[in-house]
Order: sequence, then structure tokens, then C-alpha cells
Amino acid sequence: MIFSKAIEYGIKASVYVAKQSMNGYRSNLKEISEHINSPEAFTAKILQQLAKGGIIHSIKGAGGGFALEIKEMKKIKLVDIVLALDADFLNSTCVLGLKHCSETNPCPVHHKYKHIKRETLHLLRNTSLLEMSINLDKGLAYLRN
Amino acid sequence: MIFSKAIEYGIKASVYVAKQSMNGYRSNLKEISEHINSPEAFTAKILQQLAKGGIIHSIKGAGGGFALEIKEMKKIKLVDIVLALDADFLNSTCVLGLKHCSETNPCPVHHKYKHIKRETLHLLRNTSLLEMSINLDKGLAYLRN
DNA sequence: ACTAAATAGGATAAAAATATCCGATTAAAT
DNA sequence: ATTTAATCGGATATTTTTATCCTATTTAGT
Repeated sequence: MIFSKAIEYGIKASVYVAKQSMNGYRSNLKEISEHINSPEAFTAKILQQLAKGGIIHSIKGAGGGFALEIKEMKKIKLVDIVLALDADFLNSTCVLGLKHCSETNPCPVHHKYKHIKRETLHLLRNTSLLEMSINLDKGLAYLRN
Repeated sequence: MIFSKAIEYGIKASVYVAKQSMNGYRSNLKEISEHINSPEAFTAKILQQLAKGGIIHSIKGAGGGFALEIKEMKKIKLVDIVLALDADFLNSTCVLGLKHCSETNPCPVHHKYKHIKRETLHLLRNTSLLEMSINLDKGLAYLRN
């Protein structure tokens, strides 16, 4: 409804890796894709992008995998993950796809949608990876069902 | 950010046809695609689906085109247009794509997103084609820029 | 009847998103 | 050093979405 598959997988993977890191475990590709229920090879690409984008750390070689530190999880927000996977996610923000939709040049749903847009942006900017992974860890949230 | 191109075009086309109908004009494909800035042949397919879905009326033959009546515009909501073009739009409603995301089985953003989802649904269900086309007619909204 | 102007509908093409495969590289363990 | 377990990166395949093209059908006007 709002994110592409790539972004869905990317968020879930980040949350899983964060949760495992919180508990001192490093996660590898196979484990990640199993726990978030995503195609392995495709997930590999996404993890690569996340690593390049500074969201997670990748450790190569035997016993390697993906991990990140608690202080990083606190700083990383949902919006950072999204932008690491789709740099111009925030540029196409009009519901009807108008290039220059604005207060003075609104599409027919602009005024009714702007509150929702504002709240969505707020959610993306203020939800940290840490809080999501804590919820996962506590069993208050799930990544597959 | 939320709709596919097909749905974007579909909404704009419906609003344009409605506005023209309000003023007693019937709209044809060429005119519509010019005014909403969409590819003509693709728009033709979408208009067909909208007609089949009972959103607009299509009149075949010379002097034909698309139109609808004021009392219909009042009844037709944004959600009807969306569903006419994508029947299971409302079935994939979890931000992270979980099949059975719910209060008791939430994804990590469920609780923060549910208000937004509720408002979005409210907007879709309560925004009528009539009000959108009135705004367009009054010059308070635009379909291209 | 004929012509012209429309939409309908089927076939196809192009582009983007999703997904897979495989060899190269890295690093730990023996 | 060799083996083994990982990620990296490039090439390719598949699927879905977006877009186009062409013929058939319908209808108004002459």
C-alpha cells in the first residue's frame, strides 16, 4: 500500500539484524531471509544496499554476516532505511502524481491528504530502529506470520 | 507514494469527466488524456475499466465519449474508483506486507501506523467525486501542472 | 447507404520491479 | 596453505506494470 517489496524486506531485515545484535548475535543472509520470510537472493541485494547506505554493517568471510551497534539503532530512523533503498522516495509525494502539487497549486485531494502526509512523514522520521527491534525482541511485534 | 499510475490516471480522468459533465459536456479520450497529462492509449484502457466498473458511462460512436450524472458523482467515492481499478487494493494493508497483521499479531510499525491507515481509509471512503470536480471547476484544484 | 468519429478489445512492446545464479573475494579455522 | 563459510558484484531471468498499436464495432450526420 505504501512501500515496495524491496523496502518492506529492507525494513524487516534491518529490524531483525538489530534485534539479534542487541542480544549479541551476528545474523547471516540465510537466517535473515528465513526469519523475515523473503527470497534469499533478492534479500542479499537489499542487505548490500543497506550496508552501503550505512544502515547495517556487513562482515565478510566465514562466521561473517550483518550486525549493528545499539547506539546506531537509536540514531537510525525508518526514513533512513527507506532512503537508503530508494533515494527519491520523498520526492514523489503527491497522491495523484503531480510534479508541483502544493498549497497554491493543489491536486483535488491535496488538502484532505496533507495531514496524512504530515503524519506519515512524522512516523518515518521519528520511529527508530531501536524501538522496532525492542518490540520484536519483547514479542510485541512480528516479522512474519 | 500510495497509488499506481493506473489509479492516478483513473482518479484524474474521473474527476475531469465529472467536471465536464457538471457543465453539460461529454469528454472524449483525446481531450481527457490531454487535460490530465496521461498517455492516450493507456488511458483508454483505464476508461474502459472505469466504465465496466460503473464509475463513468461510455458512449460509443461519433460524438461519443464519457460522462456521468450529478447524482452519481455524489455517490461515487474515491475508494470506488480505486477498487474499480484494483479490486484487492484494501487487502494488502500492512505497511510491511504481513498477511495477517493485526492488533494481536502486529508488525513492528502497526501501532504507529494504524491511525494513518484509519485516516487514509476515511479519506477514501468519504471523498466524493462531486466535491473533487467542484474544486476543479472552481479553479481550487488542478489535474496537471 | 456511406462516411467519419468515437469507444472496445485483443495483441504486443517496453520498462520497471522482483528474483535468481554464479564466480570472485574475504576471512576464520584447522 | 587449505578448506570452508560467508558477503560482493555482475549477469541474467521472470513477473508485473506501464504503454502502444491495430482492427472491430458502434453511432451520428449527411
